[in-house]
Formats: sequence, structure tokens, C-alpha cells
Amino acid sequence: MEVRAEYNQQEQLLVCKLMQGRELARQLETKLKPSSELPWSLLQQIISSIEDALSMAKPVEPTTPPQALPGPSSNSPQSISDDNDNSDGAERRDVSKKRKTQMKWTTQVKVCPGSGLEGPLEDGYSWRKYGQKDILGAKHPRGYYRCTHRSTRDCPATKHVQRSDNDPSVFNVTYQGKHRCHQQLNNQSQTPTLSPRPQNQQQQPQHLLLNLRSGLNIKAESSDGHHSVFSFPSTPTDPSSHIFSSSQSHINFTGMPNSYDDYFSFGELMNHHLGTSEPDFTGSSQTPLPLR
DNA sequence: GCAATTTGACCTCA
DNA sequence: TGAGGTCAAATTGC
Repeated sequence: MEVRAEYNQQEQLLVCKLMQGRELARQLETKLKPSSELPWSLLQQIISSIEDALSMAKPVEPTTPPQALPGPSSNSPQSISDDNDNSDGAERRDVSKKRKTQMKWTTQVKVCPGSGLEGPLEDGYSWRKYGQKDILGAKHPRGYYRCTHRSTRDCPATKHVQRSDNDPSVFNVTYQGKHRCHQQLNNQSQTPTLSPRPQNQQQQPQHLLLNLRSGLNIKAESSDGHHSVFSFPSTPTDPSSHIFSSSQSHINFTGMPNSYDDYFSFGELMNHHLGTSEPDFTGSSQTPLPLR
């Protein structure tokens, strides 16, 4: 059991590292597109190799439900199905109202009070608010949002937004679940290198992108306390082009991933936030890997 | 009329 | 048992 958990941690790190490589390669891919054929084809081979490596890691995932992992509670049978069967009827009741089991990541976004963007932050997806709740000990209520395409495209992604107590200009945005809406669109039009966008999106996701690119910490944390930190150094940008005024953004990545796809959800998030910036996606593990 | 938001009630889980 | 999360009816806006 314990050995299995440690093994899972290594698997996570392996996949994370592979994912980093893939992200870097794809960032490079976007840069190389207009250039000569040779580096382009080499890069395609690199990406292909990384994809293969990730595919090799993939078979582990379906046989490692969250309850096999260490944690305070192991009785979460519904977490296996998680975001897969949130269809109508009786199933719905099982899938909804669950907590904790899905991987989630939190971004802290500071907005400029004078920008007029006081509400929920635009992140490139289309969200629909489905609830608001006063949180104990928090000065501001938490807003709950789900993907607008939840019903039409069975997209399970949700997020909640809460204004920071200490700094009202800071919003804590916690994302949960993976967007499926854009995947279906992707199948229709192949745009593999850049982050996919919902079709009906009207706003400019660059807002958050610009906000995040100025400095970013990502904390990936599993339920047993193991965590890795990825750093994106600052890149000089024109302050006048920023809608948000943050000098630093922050992403926490919490919860044990349920599946291989969760890593790609995270990868998509990174693609999405980083966009055309030039990140140095350098990962470092703060907790030494357990030796087998 | 349709879609989004609000809000009180209900459900789940730590 | 209570806080967090979701549902769904009512309301609002376009």
C-alpha cells in the first residue's frame, strides 16, 4: 500500500516532467513554425517522443483510483466516475456535491482597482455562475461557476472565485475539472500548438495571460503533502499594455490527480495562461523523491 | 423568450 | 454536526 503510494508519487513526477518537456517543445514549436523545415521536423519528433513516453505512463492511471492513495479518507467511490458521468437523473446526485477528490489548482490574481474589472476574472472560458456562498472566516463570499457548456458538451469544469481578505484587489480562483468543451472543438479544427478556445468566447483571455506572465509560481501538491514547485521567471513587458497591474501571480495545484488526463488539464491551463509568452518552465521538486 | 444571475434549501463529507 | 458545494425556483436583463 505504502510502496504503491510512493510509486504513484514517482509516476506523478515522471508525468509532470514529461509534461514540462512537452510544454516546452510546444512553446518552441510555436516559435519555429515559420522557420526552416529541419528544426521543425526535429521538433515534431521530440514532441512525438514525449507523447509516446506519456502514453507509456498512461496505462497506470485507470487502475489507480483515488481511494488507493494515502489520505484522511478513503471512501470516495464516486470519485472514480468523477467528471465522467454527470448526466441527468440519478447519476447526477452521486457526482455532484462531492469535495476534494478532483485535482484542482488555484490561481491568485491581482486586479487593478481602476480597471473596472472587479468581478470574476476572464480566463478565456465561458463560465456560468451557479452559486454563491459566505465562507466562514472570510470577509467576502465565494462565487461558484461552471462551464457554460456543461449541459451541451458535457464539460465538467468548474471554478470558484473568492476575493482575498487581506487584499481586496486579489482574487483566489480555484479551478477544478477538465474542460471538455474545447476538446470537441479541437477535433473539428486541428490547432495543436496553442491553447484551445471555446467557440463562443467573446472576451480577451490575454488579460489573465498578461497578468500571469509577469511572474508565476505553480505549486503542485498531493494529498500526502508531497509537492513540487515550478517557477516562471519574470519577462519584461510593457506595463501600459496590462489591464491588470499585478507584479506577481500565483498558482497552487492541489489534490491528487485522478487521471492522466488531469495532467493534461494542467498542461492546457499552462498553455492557456502562458500563451505566446516565453516561459522558462523549470521544475524543481522540493520534496526528495522517495527511494524504492 | 431565452439565458444568466440570485438566493434559499438541500446534500455531502470532514 | 457544520461548513462547503450544488441544486433549482425565482428574478433579472437582453
